[in-house]
Amino acid sequence: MSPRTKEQNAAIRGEKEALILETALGLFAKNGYLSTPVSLIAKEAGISKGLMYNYFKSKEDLLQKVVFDKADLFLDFLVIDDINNVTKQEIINFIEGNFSLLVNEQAFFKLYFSLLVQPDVYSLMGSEMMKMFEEIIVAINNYYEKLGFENAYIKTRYLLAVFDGVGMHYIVDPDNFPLEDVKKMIIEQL
Amino acid sequence: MSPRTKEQNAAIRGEKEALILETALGLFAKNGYLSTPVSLIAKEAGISKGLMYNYFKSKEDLLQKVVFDKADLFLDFLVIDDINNVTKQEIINFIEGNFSLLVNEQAFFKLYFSLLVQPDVYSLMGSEMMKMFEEIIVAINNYYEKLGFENAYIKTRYLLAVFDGVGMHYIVDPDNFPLEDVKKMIIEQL
Amino acid sequence: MSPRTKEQNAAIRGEKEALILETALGLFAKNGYLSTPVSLIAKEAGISKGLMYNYFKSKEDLLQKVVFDKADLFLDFLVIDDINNVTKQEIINFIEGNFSLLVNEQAFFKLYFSLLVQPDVYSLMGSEMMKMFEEIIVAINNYYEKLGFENAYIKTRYLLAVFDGVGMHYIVDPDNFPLEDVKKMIIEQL
Amino acid sequence: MSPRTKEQNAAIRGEKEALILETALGLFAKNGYLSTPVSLIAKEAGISKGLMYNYFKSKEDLLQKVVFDKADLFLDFLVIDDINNVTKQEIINFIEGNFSLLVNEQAFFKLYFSLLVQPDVYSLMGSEMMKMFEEIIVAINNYYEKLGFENAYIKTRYLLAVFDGVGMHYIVDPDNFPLEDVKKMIIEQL
DNA sequence: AATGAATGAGTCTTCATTCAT
DNA sequence: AATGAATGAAGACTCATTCAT
Repeated sequence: MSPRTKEQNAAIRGEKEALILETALGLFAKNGYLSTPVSLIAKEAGISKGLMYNYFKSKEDLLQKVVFDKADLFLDFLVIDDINNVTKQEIINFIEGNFSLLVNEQAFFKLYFSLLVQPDVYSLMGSEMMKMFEEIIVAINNYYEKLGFENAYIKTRYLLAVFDGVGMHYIVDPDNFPLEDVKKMIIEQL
Repeated sequence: MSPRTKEQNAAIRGEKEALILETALGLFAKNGYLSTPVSLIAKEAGISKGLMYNYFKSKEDLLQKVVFDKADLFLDFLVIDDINNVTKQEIINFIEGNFSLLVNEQAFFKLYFSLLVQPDVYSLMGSEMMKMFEEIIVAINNYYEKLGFENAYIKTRYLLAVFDGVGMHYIVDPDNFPLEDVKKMIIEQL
Repeated sequence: MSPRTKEQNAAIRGEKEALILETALGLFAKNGYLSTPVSLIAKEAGISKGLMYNYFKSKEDLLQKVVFDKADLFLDFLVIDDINNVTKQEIINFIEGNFSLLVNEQAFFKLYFSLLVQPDVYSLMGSEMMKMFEEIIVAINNYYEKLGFENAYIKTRYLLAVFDGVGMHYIVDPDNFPLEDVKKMIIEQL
Repeated sequence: MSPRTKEQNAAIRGEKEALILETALGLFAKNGYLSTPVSLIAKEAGISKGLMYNYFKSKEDLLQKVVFDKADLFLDFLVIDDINNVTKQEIINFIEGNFSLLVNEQAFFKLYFSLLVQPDVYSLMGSEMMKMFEEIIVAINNYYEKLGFENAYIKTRYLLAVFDGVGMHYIVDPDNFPLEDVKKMIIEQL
């Protein structure tokens, strides 16, 4: 008879939101953002279309939340003690962390790569994504500079490109791509 | 006015077809395949929608033709004299050829990458694309094996992944990405 | 906490109801009835959507209550001592009263006019509104007849039309419309 | 076999456009703009929803075209030989013209009045409508000034308000409103 | 009395494709 | 070979209303 408490509602909201995010990630990764109708997400999540709009302002909003929800995991592995003294181990941790993420969060990476080069959709992510990379670039660049490389910036851009290339190939062909071996190669080259 | 001869018609057909292909490539690259209406292609190409369907069975068909039309350029740089004795120079030629292609055919590569990880659209390309890679993989693998590397296959997959990663980063940020320097690095590592 | 008494509940009911009515009037006037979601009314009134439906059967019901709630003010200025002997002063009082209402209750009049000619919404008001006018028509008509005008009915309909025309123009352009001067002109013509 | 000529297409477009405009005017007037779904217009016009968007950019666009299409008739009666010497006959012509329009184009006027006070929809018409009135105001104002009235502007605003009031009442109750008699009264008062 | 999560019907709009000419 | 009018299915989004709590 009495209305639900704020806590009860918050709990419901939290669960439903997570459910929708998870469902959307799966479908966006599988079918692509543009090819995934909101109606399908709702159906798969077992809710009505209307409800989705109770939780997310729009399909675009949902995409952004889906991406940034997971993107944090990404940066969590970038633990740098002193940005002016980046150690090899810190870089290795970052690399290994992200490789494990690549395996465990294939859906996210599939979505990520599909966004990266899809001009119509990428713009939806605004500049937020670019900011994420800034941090990473600075850290790696500092590392190479500390090692005395003159072409630190080049090596940095190269390393990040390699990451994405490897990630992409793994995602496209996870069964055959020799991810572990490639990881070792990358680390050795540090 | 006498009716056009068969030859004239064929010539027109060729020109129009090429025009449509070129226009479609530009728009697909710029806006994405799904976000490019057929009507826009027709308009931009200065023809009617109806005519487009005279040349291409469907929008999907157009996409395939667009891709395979350009894809040949790709392979043209893979000139291998003896597949059992791939030389370093041949690999270098291939690499350099493709890097120059990357610069000169940005639209194609943008489209290519957007297709690569876009499951909904990539499937349209069927397995045709995979075949293209087979040849390349074999050639590079043979090269590494000849050099005595035990992990030839790993190095091959790695090299191809690096290609795509570098290409993708260049396409996303052509003004800042140090393409030339990175190319040198790759070649040195051969 | 002891439960609220009936009286307390009734008082709350009255306050809440009035709050909702006032809020709805403001929003209906500002945005139009059809363009005002129930959710917005609830939000602006600081209550839940559900509660609104405790006080009003439906959005339509709310609209009717909003209108008739204010409409009484209208008639309050029609003080006629003897319906068979309507005096000029009584008519003047009515006119002046309504002109002051026009200024002080712009929201209501805006809503009123928007309803008057909006067939889809006006029908919601049923015939109730027409009844209001009957009284007024009779009074003014009697006044003109008493003055000996043969065309009393015509003058009556004309006067009412003028009222609405002036009201509408004032509502649409309250800053520039010379309401006071126009009022004097109308009264002089009596 | 050969495509339709430009003329043929233009003819088709012209007819269909007129058909849609006429249908839309009728429905907007009868049900209101917001309460008239595009689907209904299409159905009533005997075309597909999609086709409507071939002729009009949006529902809003359609509304504007509907209004301005007819609005010209309005101004056509405002024939002023010398704007600095507006004659009584010219004003009478304008009034009589518009009264006859009121009778013959009831749908348009119903729509016009419903727009005038409907804030959500009126804004769609932009400032275009206001411009129409400027001309009229200037003409009538000049007329009254020429006659030596000090309060020419007030009389002008009053006259226009009376117009709209009368028009509105006629539209709401065309069977009983004594339009002809009222017209005479207005003209006498000039 | 009170909440807000949930629904589903309805709305505008887009677009690949067809077809009469 | 060529046009563009026409279709219809599908998609994003809104909102009055209900209902469990």
